[in-house]
Amino acid sequence: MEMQPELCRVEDALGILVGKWKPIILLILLQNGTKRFSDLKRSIPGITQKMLTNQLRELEEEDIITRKVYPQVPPKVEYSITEYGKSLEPILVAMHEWGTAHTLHKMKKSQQTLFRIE
Amino acid sequence: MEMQPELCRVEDALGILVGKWKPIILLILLQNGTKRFSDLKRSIPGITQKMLTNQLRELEEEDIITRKVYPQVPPKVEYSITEYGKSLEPILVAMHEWGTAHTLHKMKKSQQTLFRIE
DNA sequence: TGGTATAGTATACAAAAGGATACTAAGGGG
DNA sequence: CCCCTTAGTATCCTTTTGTATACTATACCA
Repeated sequence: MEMQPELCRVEDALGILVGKWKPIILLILLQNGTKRFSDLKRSIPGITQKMLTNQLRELEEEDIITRKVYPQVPPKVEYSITEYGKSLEPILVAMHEWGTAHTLHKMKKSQQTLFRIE
Repeated sequence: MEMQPELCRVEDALGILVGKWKPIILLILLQNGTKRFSDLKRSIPGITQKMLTNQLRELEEEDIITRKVYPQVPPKVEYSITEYGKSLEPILVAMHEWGTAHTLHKMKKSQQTLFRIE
């Protein structure tokens, strides 16, 4: 496994995953396969239309998701994860696992702080 | 493995890894264990002192690295990866592996583009 | 006729991240 | 006496990211 800095391809994945709402969008699409724009919006409290559109467009640019428009009124647009997008799952899982352990680490730290203050 | 959006801890790892120079700093320290400030600077072409200091401080904040000052003139400061920091390696490896495959994906895309243009 | 729903766009703004450059202390070498 | 080195700060600026708010078209429903 070549991970010398010169050959480092870590940024490729990072570049795709970075964005305030991208991980959660990907998790939802990984679990459901396909979701409408409005479903995503309802599933992600706090996101604005603009940001949802923006993050979806960026993921589409990278071939991580696809966008299917149904010519109806009112409009219907479905977003789906691609096979290629599914290949990101191991990374998201690794991050999730790490994050779960990290929660414990942070708890220990703040307890230490509490002890010191008392 | 719980990865429902509500329980998502992906952001924890992402928050630590995000930063233009953090992955490369971590890769260097994962390979060497310990490096001086100036060694890091020399190993990372294009980084400014300000950004190196900044990224190191943020990693230190998160207990991913430690900073050891030797009271000498000229100064000597060593940065080392912590045990906790080493736990990020699987994520970096997963990203690196994905990135390596991603390179092929991008090559295919641009070839398609070339064919279409011709 | 007015309200609802969908999937956006347009505009303006605020905040965060990153970059360029100059400056510092304090000992050693010429 | 001046310059070199190290590990930074300080200041200012630009770019990127994210937020808030208002606006659009068009069919359906009451």
